[in-house]
This record gives sequence, structure tokens and C-alpha cells, in this order.
Amino acid sequence: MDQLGVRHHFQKEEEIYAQDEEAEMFYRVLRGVVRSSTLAADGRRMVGAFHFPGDLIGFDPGPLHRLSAEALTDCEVQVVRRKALRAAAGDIAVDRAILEATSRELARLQDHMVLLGRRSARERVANFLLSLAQRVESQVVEIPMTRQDMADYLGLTMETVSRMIARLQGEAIVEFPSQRRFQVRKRTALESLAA
Amino acid sequence: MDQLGVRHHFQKEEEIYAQDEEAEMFYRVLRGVVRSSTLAADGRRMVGAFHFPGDLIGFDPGPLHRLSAEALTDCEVQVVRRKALRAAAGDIAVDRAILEATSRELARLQDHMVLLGRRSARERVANFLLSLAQRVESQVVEIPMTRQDMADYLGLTMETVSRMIARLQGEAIVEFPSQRRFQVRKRTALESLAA
DNA sequence: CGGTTAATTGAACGCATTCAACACGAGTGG
DNA sequence: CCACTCGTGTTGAATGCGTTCAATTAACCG
Repeated sequence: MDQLGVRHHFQKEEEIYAQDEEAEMFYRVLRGVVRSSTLAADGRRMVGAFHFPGDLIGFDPGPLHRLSAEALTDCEVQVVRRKALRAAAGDIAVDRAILEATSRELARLQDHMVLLGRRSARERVANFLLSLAQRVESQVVEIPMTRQDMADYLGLTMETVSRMIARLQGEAIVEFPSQRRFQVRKRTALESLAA
Repeated sequence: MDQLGVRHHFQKEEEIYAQDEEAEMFYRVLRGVVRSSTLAADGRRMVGAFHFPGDLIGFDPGPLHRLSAEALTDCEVQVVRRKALRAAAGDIAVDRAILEATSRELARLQDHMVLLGRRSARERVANFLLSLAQRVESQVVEIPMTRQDMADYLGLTMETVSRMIARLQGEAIVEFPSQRRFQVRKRTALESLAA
């Protein structure tokens, strides 16, 4: 899929695709961060996932996108028409790739389900910070999303997220030099919370 | 897959496969109800799904089962060795079937994630009762699982499940002639709660 | 700088949990 | 048929975690 399709730039908050929109394309994040979410009629929002460079998105198996995708930051995204990919790579290869991506996503959702159903706010936030930290090699971790985004991903309110961060910082487990940047101080403590 | 494999009987509470066990088989529920769940080290349990006759289970894409499966009631289960199925039906057909099952499961988990992250106890219970009711054509719906099972599926305690059922019954939305049997009285009310 | 959005913090509230007692129901044995 | 038991379910009271609402502070951007 590397050679196919076009690179497209999406700016902050721009929609990449909408919920219930026809799924005609595959997308791959090249730069920036993407958020996929659902918005209920009553305004309650749930963030299903954050997607980082290298991640494939939009591979919903049905005819429609079940969640929308929005650029969290300015993004470079590779966009490939599904039909073109099938024509170039063959149905079998594409299906295998979809299965691969779907499987990973399924495993992630199973873990997330446990997080949402059976963990405290503190554990959820710890888990989230750790997963952000695991994504980069540097000591300092940048947080690309707002507290509200984190809250909507973790099934909490942004106030609670903020309080839990304050608490983890008070315990010297993490350190936030600024609101969107942190460093892990006691990795084992964080890991045992995130478990 | 119909002709392959063997029928196996599992009795109530018997384990069909364990978490982190090698995934060598596919299973199809023929009679009875199966529960798949994970148990954390600290005793917290999360029920991932209930499986009814016709459902495929054990098709985890990785080498290991990510959740365990237990017979909720006495069960008839068709068990097929994965290799045998691949030999008989071909890799492509099996992969297609796995993709199909995985996709459905993914969609279900996405909905469940919203339920766990963004809905009240009352809404969760309403949603669950409605989904049980939609599964059968009869007026009276049998509940095959305990309140604890329901709670572990909905991210609640069994006391809360019990209270919410009592409340829905007090509002004449459902009626429970006995603890494991109910009838929907105000479908539209239930549906708007379950939304 | 001022203006604006994001984030923090405080106080009060409420939903769900916890802990404990009691009721129900199915199965067993007298 | 009733008494007993054990697992399951219900109900009550108290607690607490997370939310809500409101005010303040911090970060960002012109």
C-alpha cells in the first residue's frame, strides 16, 4: 500500500471521515495523531482510540464507518481507495491485512473493556500515561490530546483525569513540567497501577 | 465446518478453554449458553461476552486464547481442530470466516465500550435485558446467567444490577414473575433507555 | 500585552459500592 | 409434606468515588 494512494494533509480538528459514512478508503497515519470517536444523540462522546504514525485506520469491515476520525493535531495521512488497493494487491492480501488490523484492534478493545468496566479512575489514568510513555523512547512524553479527549477515552470526566494526574504527581510517580508534557518518575509504581 | 469435528457435552460451570491456553480448536455452541471472561490477579472479573446457540467461539486470532470460556448451563458444543478445518475448507475460506466473526465481535465490543464508559447503571441493565429479549421470539425471556455474571459483564456489582431491575420493574417497564424470567412491558421505554 | 481556550482546584452532591442482614428457591433428607 | 441447607438474590444503611457546578489559574496566540 506504500506506493498507492495520495498523501493528504488534515489540519487540527479536521474530520477525516464521519460516523456512518460509506467506507471507501483506507488510511494510514504518517504524521500527527488521529482520534476516532462516536457522538451520541444526547451529547455524550466516547473516544474509541487514538492513532499514531504507522497506524492503519478506516478498515471497518462493514460498509460504513462505525466511528468518525478527526485530526487531533495537524496530520499527514496516506489515503488509498479500497478498490485500488484490492486491484493492486489482490483480495487475499487485502483481506489478510484487514484481518491482521482487526485482530490487533480486537485485542486492544478487550483490554480496554476491562479498563472501563473494572478499574478505578486512578488506574485508568496511570494505564493511559504508561501507554503514552511506551510509545516513545525519549524521557519526556508529549501529550497530544486534551484532558477532555483523555476523559472520553477513559470513561471519566476531564476534572477527574486532572485530579488523578495531580495525585500521581503528588506521589512523585510522574512529573508534569507543563500540562501537555510529562516524565515517568517511578516506573514500577506506575506499572503496578496500570497492570 | 458442519460436518467436521466432534460434539462435546460440557456441564454447568465446566471450562471449555482457559485464558492463555493454546488456541487449537474452533468451537460452535449448539445448545446452552457459554460465558467468556477474564480473571485478574486481584480477583476482579470481567465477562467479555455470552455466547448462544449458533455462535462461534475460540477464534482468537493470536496463538493463545485471550479469555477463558465456561459453560454457563449444560452445553452441546461442536469442537473442530483448526488444522483439520483448514485442511478441509482451505486457508482462504477459514480466514474469511475468521474475519467475518472477528468483525462482528469488533462491532459488538465498540458498542459495549460506549456502554461501559458512558452509560448509567440503569441504562446498562436496560440494554442488557433488551438484548436478551431480542434474542428470542417468545414473550417470556429466560435469564441463563446469575446477577453476578450480568454485573461482571456490565461493569457493575450484582447489588446494583438487582436494584436497577427492581426499579425497572417498579416503573412497570419489565415484569419479573421469578428471578430468572421476565417479560418486557413497555418496549419503547426500554428501548429509549437502552438506546 | 489582552483575549481565548484548556486545565486546575474547591465544594457539594449523587450514583454506585460496600457491608450486612434477610428472603427466596431448589434440592435433600427426615 | 415439612424442615433444613446452601447458593442466589434482594434490600437497607452507610460510605466513598467520581461527578457536577463554579471559580480560578495556566497556557497559547494573536
